Amino acid sequence: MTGRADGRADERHAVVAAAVRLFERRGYDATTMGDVAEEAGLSRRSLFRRFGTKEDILFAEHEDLHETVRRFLDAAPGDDPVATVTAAARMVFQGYAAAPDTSVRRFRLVRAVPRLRDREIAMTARYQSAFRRYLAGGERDTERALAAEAVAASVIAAHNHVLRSWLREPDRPVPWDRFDRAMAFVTEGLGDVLRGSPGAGGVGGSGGEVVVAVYPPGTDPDEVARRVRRALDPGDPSAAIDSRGRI
Amino acid sequence: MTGRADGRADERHAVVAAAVRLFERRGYDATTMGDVAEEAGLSRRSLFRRFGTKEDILFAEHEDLHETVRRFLDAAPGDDPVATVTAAARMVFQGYAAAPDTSVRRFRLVRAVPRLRDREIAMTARYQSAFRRYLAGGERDTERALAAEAVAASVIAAHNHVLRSWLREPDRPVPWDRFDRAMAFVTEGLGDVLRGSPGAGGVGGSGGEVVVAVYPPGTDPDEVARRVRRALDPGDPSAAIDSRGRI
DNA sequence: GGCGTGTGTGGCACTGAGTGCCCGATACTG
DNA sequence: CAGTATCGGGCACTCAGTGCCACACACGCC
Repeated sequence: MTGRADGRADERHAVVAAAVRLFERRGYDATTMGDVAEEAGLSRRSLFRRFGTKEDILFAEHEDLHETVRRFLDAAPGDDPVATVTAAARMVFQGYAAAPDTSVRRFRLVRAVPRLRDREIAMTARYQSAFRRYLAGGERDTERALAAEAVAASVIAAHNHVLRSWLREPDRPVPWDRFDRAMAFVTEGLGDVLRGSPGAGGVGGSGGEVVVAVYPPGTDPDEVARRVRRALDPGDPSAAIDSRGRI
Repeated sequence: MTGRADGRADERHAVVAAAVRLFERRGYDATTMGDVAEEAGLSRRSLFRRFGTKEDILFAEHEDLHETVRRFLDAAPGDDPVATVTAAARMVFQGYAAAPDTSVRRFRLVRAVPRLRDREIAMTARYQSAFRRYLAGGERDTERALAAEAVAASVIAAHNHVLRSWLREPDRPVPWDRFDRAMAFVTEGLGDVLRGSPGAGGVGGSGGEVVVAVYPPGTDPDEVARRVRRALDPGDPSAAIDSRGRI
């Protein structure tokens, strides 16, 4: 991807810029691939060859970013998965922040054209999927897998939340502080499930990391305390703990 | 939508069934709208008129479900937003569970064709958006808005997690128990921000639905039990409960 | 130099999704 | 009965996307 990044990347970028210019002027649907080809100074056929589809022109650079993030996760150690994923999300955010002009223009186009909106959503879903895969670490139907799913979704949601609010007013400085707070906010709950040794749904004093107790509203406080105490006793199997750590 | 649901709905369903049959047999891309029209016994033009696009045929019933859920949320009271949203997610799940055959077939098609996959993702994003809007209750840049975003994403993620695992082995009974546990699991952390009066983390015996206690690994069981007991006492403010219900 | 070979590009023709327009059939209303 | 609204079918058109072929320009090799 970055192999022969001589003039290729610039050339690619110039085509994208030409396309965006037309999309903004005439509207996305009203702009044909012939128009774009002419504006960019190459043949219609080559345009298709280089970018695949009309949508892909708009998301070409986004695709590169996705590739970078994917490789980052592949190379990342597994010692602190949540931190790694928030770092990855930070990379994505940085990808937008580094080119505010491009980001804002694409944002406006995407908001206006439903088809592009769906495409954007599919794009972020790809990130989410990469995050999920990394966090789950191969597990499929365990509690950890579910937590991975939820944390990945929350991280993406938080990312998009901050991103959108910035893109609405791009003249403001990039809100890194809000980004970091949002990340901390959404990972502090379920994130704990993912920190530490994988698997081992061990609840109690014997190595598990957290204790989660869920009760119906009316439960007597003393009863709750008693059952929690019982559940925490490693040697007592009489405590009814299900696979998800419920008492 | 359900206004003139006489033979219209059945007729619609028959067309969808015909299309799915062809998609499975010849593949999605290899099946033309002309083929579908012929198989369904109507003209190509009418097919487009009734369903809009080729993809829409496959997601027509899904669209109806989305409409139902949207109306449900519009009519829902705001007293327990998290419960309402999990109930809405349950409706969606029920939508799949009620027609296992359709669900499984669509699942297989969607998995095989990237374009359909993106469409499916966009569809679930619509649910997520509806959930988010409902949970945020008009707020935009507050903590509640962010929590709404994350909870909506997590609920959708959990829904999809359980759904996919069921669709992979559709012969098993519908795993409602796992669905409910997954919902409880993903809403117990951030959900508290959304429960009760905005901002005030109403945890304890005074109306909260569940109690969530999170502790570092090494904590002494007796200490845990004592603090849980204290935290559950409505009249005792000495229990250190933070805004998220952590003790 | 000439000569394969691989790669990128343009031109051309074709398929198929999606749309605008018109016409005929069927209902519904006074 | 005439007037009209609605719906389906047929037709022609645009445009995204693809397969195919020919051409140009790079190389490495004899």
